[in-house]
Amino acid sequence: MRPMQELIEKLSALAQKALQDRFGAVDNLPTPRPGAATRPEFGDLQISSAMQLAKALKKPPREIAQVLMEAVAGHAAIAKSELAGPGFVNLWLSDKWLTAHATAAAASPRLGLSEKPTRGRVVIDYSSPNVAKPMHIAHIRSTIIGESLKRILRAVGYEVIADNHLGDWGTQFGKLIVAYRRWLDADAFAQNPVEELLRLYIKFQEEEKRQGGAAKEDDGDDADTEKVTPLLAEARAELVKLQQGDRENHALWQKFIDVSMTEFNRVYKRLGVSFDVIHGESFYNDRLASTIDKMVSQKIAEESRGALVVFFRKPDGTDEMPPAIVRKADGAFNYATTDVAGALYRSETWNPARILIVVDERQQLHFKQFFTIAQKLGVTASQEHIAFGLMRLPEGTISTREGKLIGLEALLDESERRAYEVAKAHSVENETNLDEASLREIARVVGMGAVKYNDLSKDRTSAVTFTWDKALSLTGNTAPYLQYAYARIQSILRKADAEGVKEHGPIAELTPVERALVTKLLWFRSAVESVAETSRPHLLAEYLFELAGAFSTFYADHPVLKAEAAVRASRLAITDLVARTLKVGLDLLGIEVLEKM
RNA sequence: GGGCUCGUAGCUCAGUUGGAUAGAGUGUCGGACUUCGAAUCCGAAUGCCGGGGGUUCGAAUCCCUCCGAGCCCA
Repeated sequence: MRPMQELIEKLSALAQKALQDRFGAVDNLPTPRPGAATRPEFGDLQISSAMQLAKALKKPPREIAQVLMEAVAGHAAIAKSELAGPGFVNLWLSDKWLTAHATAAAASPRLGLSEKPTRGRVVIDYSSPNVAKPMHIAHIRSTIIGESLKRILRAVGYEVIADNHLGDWGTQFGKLIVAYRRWLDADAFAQNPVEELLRLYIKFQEEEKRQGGAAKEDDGDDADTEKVTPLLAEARAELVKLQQGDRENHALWQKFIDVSMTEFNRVYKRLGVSFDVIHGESFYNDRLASTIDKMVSQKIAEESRGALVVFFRKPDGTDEMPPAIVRKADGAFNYATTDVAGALYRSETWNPARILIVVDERQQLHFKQFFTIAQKLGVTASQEHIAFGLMRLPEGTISTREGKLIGLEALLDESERRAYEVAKAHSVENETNLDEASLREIARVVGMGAVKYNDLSKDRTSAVTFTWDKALSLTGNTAPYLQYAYARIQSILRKADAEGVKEHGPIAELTPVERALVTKLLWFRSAVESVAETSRPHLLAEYLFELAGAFSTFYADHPVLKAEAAVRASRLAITDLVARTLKVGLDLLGIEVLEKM
């Protein structure tokens, strides 16, 4: 049920064999592989390998192209072939092949996606918000991209373990404990605990600044701060107590986690995001010492100026990248150590083929370092940092410390609000007169879809500047466009049902517009596979947008129900398949569809 | 100072890993609802692909260099 891929493999093998027969010894040359044609006038598939092979084979490219063309032209799927330009082979698929496979696809409930895992395990680490801070708009990227990758990898046959690597340990807890004891507003905490914790955190930073300190954002190295204020000293003392298992501090820390998880879970539920395990940083605390021991005994880490450091040296003695500190001079573990411990744990526990970590691009160096360390310690999984660009506000970088952020829930609320306004306007305009509950459901699905699709449709590693209008757009290349196509098809299918029209298929007698649509449908499985290989969900988003576009063109001038019986049956099968492809495809992006909108 | 990522239409972004004449959305301007849902469709205009050099049959894509942006590491 992967028609395009299977055909391409087949043609590729035929072409390779012809090369071997004609020119001999082509084993170490690239296999001539048909790809999607770059323009409609160049057919459906094209092979552009002849030019590349010309030099190695010492033959004119057109002569090679001729051989390739003759090799594949005889295949039943190929209706027409042509040799063009300097040595391109353009191929047209036969309508018979297209319709046969489309008809088969229409009868496949899962559209060729896997029922059960056959390709090994993958761990995906994503979302990973910090405890005691509200999730803000920047967290949505990791959460949404990770969730989509989870679904897509499962769909192509991996067993996926989704792991939320919560930021639940670190120096910020010393500060929070101090701030909590000094300045807690109990009513505010009861009302909205995480917001109150954020206020306390900001308050601490301000107070410290007032005392002349220069605290960093968080997560880390206060040891580098030049001036240690009394307040900071107090926070460090509380942190040490927490680390040593002090009962009261531990209880407070646990409380911070509990209230944070309540909020995170509320957001996850709204976004339709779920995890298999939630192993925060603290989960690895009791494995840090043994991880360090391994690094020392295997001579990976060495002492340097009191700290324990891993160097990354090339054979010629120069540094491949800066050294990583795994244990600081004061004995504290660096978070590289936590991550290495995590990699070891994941390896031992699940023996995954791949470990994907969805975190913004700032930590690229860090990941390169700890991947290398983990590999030296025996982690064989392919470790991949799925990096994405930082999200910024028009007025500058998002800053938790300065309270310069837009809460994720506020974003979701606003998206639903806007979707509601539009849905209501259309309900009046189209006289569908949907009731309040339906409008709210539409607003929810459209609102969440718009927000998610906004992130999933881009593959930029560069910074994203957040603006409300861009993030919450409802027209053009957006989720609502795809959802709308789906809803229109459902409307047709409902009507067909009401009129007692039952015949779906076979798909036959294609107009040019139908042919383009059907061809697009057959690329679905291939689009999903490309995301699994590259971890770039926008490839699927783009595919679905093109599919919906091809359908919208079809819809504009191809009557379905009013067509004569055979055409109607064919078109019903096509539209139904489009709808199911959109539904399954959107589900892989974590986006829902609606019967009416 | 060293390293990473990135400069494509007014704006937001694709560009199938080196292929043929540069592609969408948005915005602008025109057209299409007595016909399965107009959150739609059809058409028009818009580019020194940051600048320069190189590699080759062929470069937005690979290499060098400069300019500019964002981010890491001291």
